[in-house]
Amino acid sequence: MQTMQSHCSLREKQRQEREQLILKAAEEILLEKGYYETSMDEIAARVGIAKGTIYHHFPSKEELVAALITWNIEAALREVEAVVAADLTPSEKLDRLIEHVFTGIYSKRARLLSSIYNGVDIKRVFQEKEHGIKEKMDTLCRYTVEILEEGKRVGEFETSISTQAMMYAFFSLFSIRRYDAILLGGKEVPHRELFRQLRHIFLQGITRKQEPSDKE
Amino acid sequence: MQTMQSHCSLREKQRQEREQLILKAAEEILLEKGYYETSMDEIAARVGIAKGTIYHHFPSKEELVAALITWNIEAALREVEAVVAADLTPSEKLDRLIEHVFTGIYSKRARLLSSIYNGVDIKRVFQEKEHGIKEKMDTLCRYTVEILEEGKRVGEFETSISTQAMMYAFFSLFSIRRYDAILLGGKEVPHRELFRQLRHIFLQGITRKQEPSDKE
Amino acid sequence: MQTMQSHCSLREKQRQEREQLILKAAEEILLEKGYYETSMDEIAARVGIAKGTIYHHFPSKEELVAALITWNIEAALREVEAVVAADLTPSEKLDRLIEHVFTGIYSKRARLLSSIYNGVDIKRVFQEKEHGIKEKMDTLCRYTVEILEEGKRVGEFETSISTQAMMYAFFSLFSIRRYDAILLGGKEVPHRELFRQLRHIFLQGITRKQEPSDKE
Amino acid sequence: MQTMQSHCSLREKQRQEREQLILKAAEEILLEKGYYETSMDEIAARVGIAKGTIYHHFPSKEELVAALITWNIEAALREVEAVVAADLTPSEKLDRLIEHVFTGIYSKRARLLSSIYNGVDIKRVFQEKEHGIKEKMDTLCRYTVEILEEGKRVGEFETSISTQAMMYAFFSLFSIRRYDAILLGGKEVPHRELFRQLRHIFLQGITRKQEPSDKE
DNA sequence: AATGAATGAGGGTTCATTCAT
DNA sequence: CATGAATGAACCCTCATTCAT
Repeated sequence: MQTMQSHCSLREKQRQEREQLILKAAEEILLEKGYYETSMDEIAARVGIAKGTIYHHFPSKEELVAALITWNIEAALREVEAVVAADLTPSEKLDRLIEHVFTGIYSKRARLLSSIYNGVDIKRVFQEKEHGIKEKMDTLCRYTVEILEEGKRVGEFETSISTQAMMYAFFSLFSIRRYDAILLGGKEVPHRELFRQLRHIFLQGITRKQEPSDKE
Repeated sequence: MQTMQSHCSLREKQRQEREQLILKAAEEILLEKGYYETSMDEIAARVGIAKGTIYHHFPSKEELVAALITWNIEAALREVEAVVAADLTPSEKLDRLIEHVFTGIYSKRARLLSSIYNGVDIKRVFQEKEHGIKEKMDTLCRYTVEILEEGKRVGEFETSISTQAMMYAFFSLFSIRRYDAILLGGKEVPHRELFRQLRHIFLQGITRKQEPSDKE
Repeated sequence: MQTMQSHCSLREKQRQEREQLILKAAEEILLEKGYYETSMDEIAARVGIAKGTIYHHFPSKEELVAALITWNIEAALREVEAVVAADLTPSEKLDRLIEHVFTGIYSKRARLLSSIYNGVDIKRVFQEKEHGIKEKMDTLCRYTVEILEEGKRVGEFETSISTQAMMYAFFSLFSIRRYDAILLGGKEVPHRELFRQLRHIFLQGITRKQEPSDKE
Repeated sequence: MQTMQSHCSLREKQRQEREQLILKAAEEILLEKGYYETSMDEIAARVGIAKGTIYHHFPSKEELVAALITWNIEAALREVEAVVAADLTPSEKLDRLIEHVFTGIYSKRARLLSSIYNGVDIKRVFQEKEHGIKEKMDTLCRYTVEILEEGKRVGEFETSISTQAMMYAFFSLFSIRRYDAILLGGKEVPHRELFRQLRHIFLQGITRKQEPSDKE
């Protein structure tokens, strides 16, 4: 019985490993080339498997990408949840969120999402109920909203700025990489420092000015 | 001779008109569907001409899009130059720039650029010397840099924030529309008000804090 | 204007010729190999055109075959109508129908239909309203029913046999060729004579026996 | 030794049982969907075994189907032999044959054959010596020929109709089901009654008319 | 022997590009 | 020049067959 068990789980383990390899390769190529320039052939080639094999794991190119996105969003969600639950001020929470978004694996996620989000077919996948991508995205947004509104309550953020505008500004930070090539002409930049400053701009931008409010 | 001349320029005028029509149609569809979902057939159909005719004006789909981008950047460049040359404070200049970018025809341009910028082929076109897209983009950036550095000189903007970071934050505002569907769940927003607040966030984000006001 | 006209009709004529060539090639191969063994590549190759060209005339393989069937049914319908309208006894009408069905181009039609009718996808096409295949088939059946019932009225055919059974027996004659290879072991048979005898069997099979009609 | 023997025959028995299950499943699906719409995956799934296992029993899809056909023909042959050997008049024999063909399991066989007979690959299998399908089919035909010719000898059937034509008419009865959907527009029909009438048409069609009985 | 993941040839379809009219 | 039919490379996907476990 146990042998059977271990036999089965070996198979299952290999299967999942292979699936991860496919997702990884797909992610790489999608980041390099975008959805339409990525062919199933190339993904298969990069993994070193036959094209048909991909279809044992994902029923279509769209579903493969949907799985990739789902996987990334879920990971993001977990991390965001951790931040939200932590004992920190709203500013610190945002700070930490931005830090993760810009530095760690996050920026890749942001680019992935935004690089994929163009395709019309893919938008359809987004909206389709079954993947729950939209729902997860909504949850992710809700967490951010919570932080921002908490910040307004405790007087950290400007109440005269709508939460929506803050959200926009916040998420816009994620799409930046897109312009790198143009803005920087190719030369690499110390992201760490760049992100620090962007965070500063954003946080100061939404922070409540403590001026001598008595005057006002 | 003159007849010939006028004949030719009539021809030439018609030709250019047609070219404009093609560019206009291409722009519309590209904004709706993105690069890959836009087919030459559809562009031709929308203009009301034969597919082959497009190839009399543009040697390839890539070149057509490159022309479209060039045209948009040039227009942007002209407007930016006007702003730069105007007698305004750096803050006011940025303000006006943002206003144009978010409200007027600019936002369309931003979306166009960002919607197209995904494709690898297109990136290649960007880099190719002959279109001068990169050069114009550089010029456009330089103008912005000028404003920002002028702002630092005159004490309006934070000197501790690198101009590069400011640039990033500035251009990030252009990519926002992308997330509309997800962030807003479809409901329309008064863009005018939204943009006003975003501008506020950005400008306050980079504005020099008057703290050591005793000195000043 | 006339030049334009002739120009257009030339194009149109060529287009229709090409379409006929495609239909003809498709018909040949379908008869040889059946629906599934017939590839668009092969059809194109037989016509001597590129595969893509077929798709300028027919939006899909299914539609191509549907067009082929429609075309054949319509032709059959026209001929059947002529027979029905002729001044003949019901027996003679059936006779002529069978003669056409078995000898002329008809048998090819019968085989085509029956060779195609297997595919599940194709059945779907049959049922779809837009081609009107089912409707035409129904009309064709109705004509036959008319003849059979007229025959019963005038005392030529057995009233104790349901029209439906007669219809079955009638149409079954069309599917025969299918067994040729097996029944005949490959050797060719004088179809003319064979059909004459089959007609005899069928007609005698449904003919009213004149037996002691006085009693009845 | 005997243990070994019995061990082996147990194995062998299980093997044959499994083979029967595969054939049964294949038959079902083939009848539902036809040769090309039937996948090895689906057959395996219906049996509840792995796809590879099928290949331990049959070297290919073609061979599986060939085995199925062989099995059906052999069964038919046995039943036909019984009828031929029975003490009945030729008419009665035909009658019984038709009855079996239309009602019992036979009609399924007829449909199976005709549904499969389309594919080119399968035709090839038919012709290949090794399965002996053609030979058995020939034998089956020969039995029918015997009955028909016996009927002619004893004056039951028309001598002026070639045996071959009778054969055609006889076998054509088997392919009818094909047109059901079209001929009946979906409504179910009491097959028993339908078959009775078809048998009547056929038998009366080939029966010798007793008219000039005075001469004889 | 049984399994089922892997294979890869082959099919239908699309679409940027070409070219005869 | 304008036209739009023709082209054919490339794509996504299927499925009979193989083979390591």
